[in-house]
Amino acid sequence: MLKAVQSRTLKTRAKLIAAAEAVIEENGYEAMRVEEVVLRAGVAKGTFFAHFPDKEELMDQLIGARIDTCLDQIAKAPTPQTITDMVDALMPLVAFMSCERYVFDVIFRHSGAATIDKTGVIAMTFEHQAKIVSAWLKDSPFRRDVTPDLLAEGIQAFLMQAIALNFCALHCEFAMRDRIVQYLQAWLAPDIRA
Amino acid sequence: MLKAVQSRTLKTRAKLIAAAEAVIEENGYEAMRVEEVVLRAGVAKGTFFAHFPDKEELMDQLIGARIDTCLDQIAKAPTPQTITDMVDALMPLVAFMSCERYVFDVIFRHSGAATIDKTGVIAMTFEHQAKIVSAWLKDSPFRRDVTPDLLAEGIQAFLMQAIALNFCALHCEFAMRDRIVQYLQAWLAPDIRA
DNA sequence: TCCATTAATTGACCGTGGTCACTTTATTGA
DNA sequence: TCAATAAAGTGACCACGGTCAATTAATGGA
Repeated sequence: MLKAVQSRTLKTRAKLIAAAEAVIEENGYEAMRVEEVVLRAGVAKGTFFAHFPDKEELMDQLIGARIDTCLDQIAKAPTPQTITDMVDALMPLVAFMSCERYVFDVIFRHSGAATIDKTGVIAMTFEHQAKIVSAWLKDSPFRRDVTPDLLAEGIQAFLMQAIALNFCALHCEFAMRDRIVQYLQAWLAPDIRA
Repeated sequence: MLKAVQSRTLKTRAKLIAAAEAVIEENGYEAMRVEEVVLRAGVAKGTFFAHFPDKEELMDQLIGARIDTCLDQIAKAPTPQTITDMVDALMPLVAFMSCERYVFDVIFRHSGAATIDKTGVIAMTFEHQAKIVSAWLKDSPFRRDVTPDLLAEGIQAFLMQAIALNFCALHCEFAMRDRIVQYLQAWLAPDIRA
């Protein structure tokens, strides 16, 4: 008998999420304040923390949802056959992940499951992304001396690296794309004859 | 005529850094509180922020110094000739970088130069590390189809990835080392004949 | 219908990083 | 030697995430 969740609860949570989305829409993720959210939702501050263990948890859900949208789009498209196609397929995701330094930091902190039982939304999107990319690689013209899973993990590492470097000095999306292409070329299609 | 720095300034700064190191020694980086530091240093809170733009800046210096110590040790040792030797050479650095989740996050946030002119201590250690590894690779039995600089960048990406994953679920150093070896094997010595 | 029990909500309060107008101390030049 | 000027230091104050004992609302018998 663990039936207990009241409809009131759902309504309050929905109000909080809607308010947060509105605030973010106006001023971006970094500028989101818990006080502003509860004010707009018309509830007390304590209520927020009754629904989310901390501010980051809400961020995890909101940012995770956005990533999932990107991934659904990516999964829908045909399997890329070249590295540049692959990079271009991933670019919408990369663009969102690098839209704000704060967003990138949150994603980074949540990119792995904190514990076995408590996997966050963002952590799940990373597994999802790895699955998509791994599936691409299962039947691809790229290297086969290591597993698609490992290659997918490596791609994630390179994406994070490219985005991190992109936040340094200048914030130019073209340089980032070129860097990713370079990384994935070396990672997916090494040419050891040279 | 931009001669102005008083000896008092140096003394105060030294007191602050010493106090911070003492606090960290006792309770770890994450537990460091600015109030505790200024209390021990015998100065007012405002003085702290006259010397460091924010708490993270002090962390950058303290953590950066520790990383530099690791790198000096690494640079002193003979050039590793196998991948496992290379990983073992890097492990002291990896061990420090993963000693606390908080430390890793600070390192991550500061791993790149924020702007051209204002490069932090940690950011400089990353360049330093890349140089060391790149030098190893210049005369190595590993792949030569891409530049040593690119390989070094990739190694950094894989180290960060391995440490990040290691914070998930369980915090076991052996698994981390194995993962790094696997990554670097695939990165440095691809076998596309397979 | 009413009461007992559990769930949801509240808001005063706290911890901690960071600010800034003001005070104190050092330096410079006549 | 002594203002005038600049540098260093101060601490009350603020912003904001997070806590918790108390309060209010919902639920399920009898």
